[in-house]
Amino acid sequence: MRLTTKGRYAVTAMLDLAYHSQQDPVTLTDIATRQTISLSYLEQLFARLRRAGMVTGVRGPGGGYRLSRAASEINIAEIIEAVDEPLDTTKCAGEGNCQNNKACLTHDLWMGLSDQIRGYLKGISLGDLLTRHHVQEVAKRQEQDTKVVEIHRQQRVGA
Amino acid sequence: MRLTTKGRYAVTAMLDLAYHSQQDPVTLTDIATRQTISLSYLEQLFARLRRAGMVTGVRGPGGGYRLSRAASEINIAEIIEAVDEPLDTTKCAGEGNCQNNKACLTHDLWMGLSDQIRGYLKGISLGDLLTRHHVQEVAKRQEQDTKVVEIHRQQRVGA
DNA sequence: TTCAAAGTTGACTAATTTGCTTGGTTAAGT
DNA sequence: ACTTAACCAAGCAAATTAGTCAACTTTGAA
Repeated sequence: MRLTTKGRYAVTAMLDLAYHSQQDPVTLTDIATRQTISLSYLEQLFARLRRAGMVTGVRGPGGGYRLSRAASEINIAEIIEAVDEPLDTTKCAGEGNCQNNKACLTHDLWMGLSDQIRGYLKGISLGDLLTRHHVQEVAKRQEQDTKVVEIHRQQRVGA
Repeated sequence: MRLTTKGRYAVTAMLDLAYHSQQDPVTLTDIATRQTISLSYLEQLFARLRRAGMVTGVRGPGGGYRLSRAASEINIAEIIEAVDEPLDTTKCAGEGNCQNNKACLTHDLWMGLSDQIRGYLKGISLGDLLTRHHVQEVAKRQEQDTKVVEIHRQQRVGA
């Protein structure tokens, strides 16, 4: 049972976006530095999120990404599935042909588990996460940390 | 979110064992043919299950494996964790050092998910599964299918 | 006592997936 | 024009998975 960084990055980036894009769009470069995710990898993930209709890209200077819907209307399950990480623990993707075209001994067990996981993550929206204390604290800490990074960058340029 | 065949095979094999080892021990060869799992791969999994104290090996002719405890005393979560498939969806294995030694933005979310999964699977025992209609049907079908295989084998030897 | 059935162990491997990198093109604001 | 940022495509190295192969040990039965 493993969630790869793909799904984790996608949710983290979306949460960062929800937190920072109240008015202006947010650039992937900003998200990448705050969340320490590779920029080009983020681009790939956002291509999928855009195709899934969850974010809107704004090109040109001052551009970036915005949520296409309200944060409370985007749940975690759909983010993870949008980047192609299936929330499914069966071998047969729920088809029931796990063993010689018939259901395997434990098919129903994994179906139940998958429903459990999907149900749990469907019940949580980006909006829900935003209201959590822990998320707010971490987000503030990250803003401080990245400000420091920017000062360092400017000092290097100035020197 | 993906459960690998490692964990799935382990649970399937344990369920097969629970179903067939009412008196005599069951050989891995039998389990391998019934569940279409590679024998040598099964051996690796059972080595771990044995070290975890869940099964007992009986050597020599007529040997095989037996459950060390009652089927109702073995839950699915411990089987999966015994074969080294962690039921944990955080990056940091729950340590909270996911980003530069501090908790990442979504740490709590994955902790909650992991608890959810573990709780669900802890609440289901091999004994519970045995009583399910679907499991009984599939197990009977598999016994028929493997009998057919054996007849074919004998016919080939006879010819 | 010897054979063979079964468990036990360890090393090695092919295929797949992941998490990137590189190197672009296109659109929009200044 | 120039810059900024989204958008796109191909390729690649490390890790993981799902095994195979080959040897060895223990034990019951003939």
